[in-house]
Amino acid sequence: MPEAHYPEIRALNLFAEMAEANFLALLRGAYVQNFPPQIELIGEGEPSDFLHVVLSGSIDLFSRWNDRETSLATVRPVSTFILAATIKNAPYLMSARTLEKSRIVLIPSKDVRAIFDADSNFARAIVTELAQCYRSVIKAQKDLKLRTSLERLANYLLRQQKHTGGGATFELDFEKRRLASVLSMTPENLSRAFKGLKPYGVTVDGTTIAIADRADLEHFAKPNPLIDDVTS
Amino acid sequence: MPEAHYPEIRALNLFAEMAEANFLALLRGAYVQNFPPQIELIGEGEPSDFLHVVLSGSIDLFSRWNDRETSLATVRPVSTFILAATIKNAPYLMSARTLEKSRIVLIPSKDVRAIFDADSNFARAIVTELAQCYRSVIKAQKDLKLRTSLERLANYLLRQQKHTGGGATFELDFEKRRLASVLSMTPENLSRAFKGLKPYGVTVDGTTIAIADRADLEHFAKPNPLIDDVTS
DNA sequence: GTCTCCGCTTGATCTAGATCAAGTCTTTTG
DNA sequence: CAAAAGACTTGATCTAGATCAAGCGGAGAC
Repeated sequence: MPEAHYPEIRALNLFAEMAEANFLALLRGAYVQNFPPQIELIGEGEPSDFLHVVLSGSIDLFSRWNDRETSLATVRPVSTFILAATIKNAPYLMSARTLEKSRIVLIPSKDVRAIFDADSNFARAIVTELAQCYRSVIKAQKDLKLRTSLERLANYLLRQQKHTGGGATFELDFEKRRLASVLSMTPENLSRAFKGLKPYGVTVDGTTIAIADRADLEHFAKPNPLIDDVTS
Repeated sequence: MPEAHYPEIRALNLFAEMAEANFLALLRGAYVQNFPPQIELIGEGEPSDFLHVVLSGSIDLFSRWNDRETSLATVRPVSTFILAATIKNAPYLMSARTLEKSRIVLIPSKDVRAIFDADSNFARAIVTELAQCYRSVIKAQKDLKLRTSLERLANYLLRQQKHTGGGATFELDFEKRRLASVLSMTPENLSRAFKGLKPYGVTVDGTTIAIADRADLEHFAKPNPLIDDVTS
């Protein structure tokens, strides 16, 4: 793979502290690939041959069962996905598809496991990353089990506002139909849910959201750091 | 703590491969405590001062938000809980309470982190354990987002039957009200759901379940290893 | 430009599941 | 033993959200 990508991969927490020699060894077996939109990169149940790193574009992690389908997460640059399957050498639990044109680094899983054994800084970083992933899913689980769909949307909007810098107006970073799936609701209901937040000062114009008074919306949404804080 | 407990703790995957000296150092700062039923051991949001190991009894991990409450998991002997919070030195995301009289080992989190740094076998075991935990929650998430409550109950029964040895008749290991919460439904609905499974050969007598024809129930439940396999 | 497709909205209905309200049965307690 | 509490069940009702069925409107194709 082109060395031009090395710095941005190296900058990831996962790779930042490992020995240079090990980093180079890891990337020696890796390669970069460009994918068009809507390509299924990974199917759940397949063996986990590669650790993936998204350099550009975005990836939808989803799952199917009995003709139903749900989005579980979205991966944006620059970050890795399916680390747990790689480490455990177990089948993928989720499928992955590109949402747009995306550039992906594929690192052979066996190399990751080998260097994990050899580099304790890398091992430590993996532990931190996995713990982080685990906690994120627990938060998602709480969001889903404790809140109604209207509350989930309200809190999503508050998180997204914060994430985009806190301005009164901001953009959704999802297609609405996928946001619906992420929030575990139908597109129709999402549409109605936006209307349901109007009394709390939320207005929608395409993918642009305006929040008139954050405090007002918070009063309804009751955001909680143990569910809504992305870090920690 | 009494050395009598050492072997059963040592037998856990998490501690099996670490150096003896480190194992002893870890337990030197640990202590065992007995708790009566219904004691809240941990409140979400508190700092994670101890890694917990359940020696006997059982523990409910749950969460509260806005006057609602949900069970997220049950911990049974012998295993650990809240490893991720310990490792990240971050607040607990879940509360924990004893369901019955329970004996718990408390290992100071700072010791766990120190020995994690010093013992690469221990580090590796932690990674495996965290990856396992992560994958379990993903499975739970899929169960919740892709299935109806009746399907969740049917698959739970199939898992439980397998877990107890596969006999046509077996015991629930939950109080029904808590099973309801774990399956994200109300006790009333659980009661009705059991009736709803009668056409598939499920009969209930107290906490004793009988499955007349496993194939018949499977035909309805459509169990999937990527959701229902406890290991892998 | 017009046409077509597709994502989104809106309204009308339907359904799974929640809630409310008794009642039964078992277990605990005095 | 009787009383009381608590778990579970059952029925009646209510509600959030899903589904079905049109429309609307913007973006790309020709």
